[in-house]
Parts: sequence; C-alpha cells; structure tokens
Amino acid sequence: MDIAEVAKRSGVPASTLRYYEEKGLISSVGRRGLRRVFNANVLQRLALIALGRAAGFTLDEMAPMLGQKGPPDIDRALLLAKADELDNTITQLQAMRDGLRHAAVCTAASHMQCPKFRRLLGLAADGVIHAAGKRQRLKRAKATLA
Amino acid sequence: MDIAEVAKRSGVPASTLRYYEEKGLISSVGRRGLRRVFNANVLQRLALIALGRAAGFTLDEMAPMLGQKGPPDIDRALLLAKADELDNTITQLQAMRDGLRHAAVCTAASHMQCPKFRRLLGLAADGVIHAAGKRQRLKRAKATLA
DNA sequence: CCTTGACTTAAAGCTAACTTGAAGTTGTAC
DNA sequence: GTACAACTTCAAGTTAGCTTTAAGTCAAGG
Repeated sequence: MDIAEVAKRSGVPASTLRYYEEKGLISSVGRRGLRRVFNANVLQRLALIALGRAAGFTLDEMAPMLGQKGPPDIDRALLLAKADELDNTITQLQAMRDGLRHAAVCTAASHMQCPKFRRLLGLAADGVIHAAGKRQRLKRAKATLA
Repeated sequence: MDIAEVAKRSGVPASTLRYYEEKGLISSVGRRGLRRVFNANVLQRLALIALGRAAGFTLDEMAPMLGQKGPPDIDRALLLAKADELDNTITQLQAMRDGLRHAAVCTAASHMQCPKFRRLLGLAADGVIHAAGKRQRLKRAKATLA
C-alpha cells in the first residue's frame, strides 16, 4: 500500500501519516523509489493510536508502547491509571453538567443570585474541577473524523 | 485592589489577568499612574471564567457573555447546549474507561486477541469516540491550580 | 531626592498535534 | 520518452491559552 491508500482506508491524512512516522508511531516497510510502502497492519496501529488519543494518551506516551516491531506492548498498569484518570474527569464533568442544567432553569433573577450556581462557581474557583478546556481538541477530533 | 492583590486572592497570575483584560473578559476600574486598579467584583468574574473553562467554553465564547458592565448575561440555551455536549463526552469517556479497565485485566495473550479490546479499537477507528486529547489541557489546568 | 521593586507594554516564545508551502523527485500512463 | 500527478523533504505556520523577556515607568519608603 502506498501512503494514499493508507490515508484513504484509515481516514488519516497523508501529512499526518508522515508525521506519525517521524514520531515513531508507525513505520513503513520500505520504499519504492522515494515513496513509502506500508503493509496492512499499519491500519490496526492507526486504530490503536486513535484509541489511545481518545483515552487521553499523548503521542509521546504512545510511541514507546507502539515500539518497533511485533505486537504493540501495552502496560496494563498504565491502562488502569488512565481509567482512573477518566473516572475523575467523568465525575467532574457530571457535576459540571448538573450545575449547568440547573443554572439553565434556575428562577433566580440572575445566575449570581442562585445558590447552586454560586456553589458551582466556588467549585471552579477552588480548582476542584480541573476538566477545563477540552472543547478545542474535541472539535478538532470531530473535524478530523468527520 | 492592584493586580498583585487580585492575583493573590484569585490565584490567577498577573500575566493572565492582563491577558484576560486584553481579551475583554475582565476590566479594571481605572489606573493609578500606569497601574491597573480593580474592584472586588473582578474576583467573581474570574470564578465565572474558571467555571466556564471547566464547562468547556473557550475564552472567545465567554467574552460576549461577560460583556461590558453590569451582571454578566448568560444565555440559558447555551448552558443547556453545553450540558448536552458534556453528556456526550461523558458517555464516550465511560465507554473508554470501561474498555481500558477490561483491557487491563483481559487474559487474552495480547490485547489484539481480545474481542472487547478490538471492539473498542473499532469504536475509535470509526470516530464514534471523539473525546481525544484532553490530557494536556487537564494537566495544564491542574498545574495552574496547584 | 533617590532608590528600588512592582508595575507597564509589546512582542516573542511555548506546547501538542498537525497542516501548509516551496522546491524537488519519480512511477506511470500515453 | 515525456508529461504530470503524486509523491518526497524541510521549514514554517496554525490554534488556544498563556508565559517570558526586554525595555521602560513610577509610587512609595528611607
């Protein structure tokens, strides 16, 4: 498969494939002239990378796990750690969501008069909620995958 | 209050306060010489900004709501929309978390042999899960708030 | 009055994950 | 054998949300 074929089958742009190769996340099996030649398992690797990204791993974190040859070696403890991180994030997002929903129907004249909203404010101010700023990346991910 | 006092009370660095002012998220009530003078309500605004960020609003999205003077005017429909977004994110993260947790204890020789893991892979590959790449920002948020 | 440390601005730098552009190479169809 | 679309590399640009740096101003204490 050439890079265009991989791009088409995986939905990952060629520029990204080159970037991933440079980062050591994927590798081509050789060259035909200048052009990279990939074999089919790169598709599985790309799925794995997408999964890892969705789970919150950075590319740099994944590079070692996806290491050179053979089946990727994924540390189970790391998976559990990520799962725990996700649990925290989920809990925070749930509190956030409930707060937003209340604020939306709250009858207080302004949000600032609503005790629940103010409590939520306090949470955010205290840094109890750390789940900030995911939107941009979410939007990017959606755009990329759309 | 001068900028140092606001920084101390809110935990937000002075550089960030200047940046927020430049973006139109907060405003000083005047100057004493060159130096900005803030009044106390800036603290509430900062809490609101922290809350908004935690809920997934970008600074640019918040600027209009926090507009000039008077109590910030927050559109309730927008809050509901964000809550719905959060619901989607939460659902995806839950699937992710469950998948990771299973993968961690799965007895299949390699993760690639595990049907559940492969199903998760499929999800990521299909772009069903869009919740990618929140970690970096989460870490930043934590570092900032620590 | 003078020092000094906290403030000021404007511009540049940072991170992650890519994308874009310029300039060059080449497999392939004609 | 030649045109050309598709590849190649390398460097620079993009986004969001800040931080850092350089150079300058100035209120307050001694």
